[in-house]
Amino acid sequence: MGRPPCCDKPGIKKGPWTPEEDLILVSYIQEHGPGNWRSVPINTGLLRCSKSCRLRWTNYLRPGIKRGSFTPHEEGIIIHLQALLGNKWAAIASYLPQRTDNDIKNYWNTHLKKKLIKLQETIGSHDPFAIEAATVNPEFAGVQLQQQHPHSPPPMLPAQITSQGCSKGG
DNA sequence: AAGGCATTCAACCGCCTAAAC
DNA sequence: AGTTTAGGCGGTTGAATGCCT
Repeated sequence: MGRPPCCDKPGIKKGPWTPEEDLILVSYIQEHGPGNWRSVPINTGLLRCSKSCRLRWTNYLRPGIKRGSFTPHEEGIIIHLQALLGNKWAAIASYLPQRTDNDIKNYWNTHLKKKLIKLQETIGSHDPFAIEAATVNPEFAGVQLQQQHPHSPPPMLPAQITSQGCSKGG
């Protein structure tokens, strides 16, 4: 036998969370801390799967989450990291602590994808670093049209990015 | 003002990996 | 060492909302 069963009770509730459920979840986590998600629905009486609790906390209730539109700088970081790491949203989110992986993923799929396609057409390049530069600096697109760099700069490590511009100290 | 279409975002699903037994 | 499960992640979906005709 391995670990005890999880989340197998019938009547698991799905769909949007109510403010009451949020309150229960937040209160419980404030008291016990995040982790051991299996115990959350058991101890709180929430009719939610442990996964659902974790997701709700991680993506919405967790303190310090910044909501609202992304800044051009954040966009640039996301584009850069996406070029480096691919669709590793959790890894990308780790460089933007105020944003969740789900948020970044949604933003990428709804905004940046389209933006990139347009930029690729505008600057005539599929180079992700040129596109990133054009995103942060719209004027760069015009420069690209004139210069058409023979090769793009070497990829910047995420640590470099954070040290350069992500030091929004709270 | 109403209906239809497009967009956004919260949440679910399924898969993978690490951990517990 | 093998089996089983929890936790984590990325992809996808569907309801809500806004915009256009």
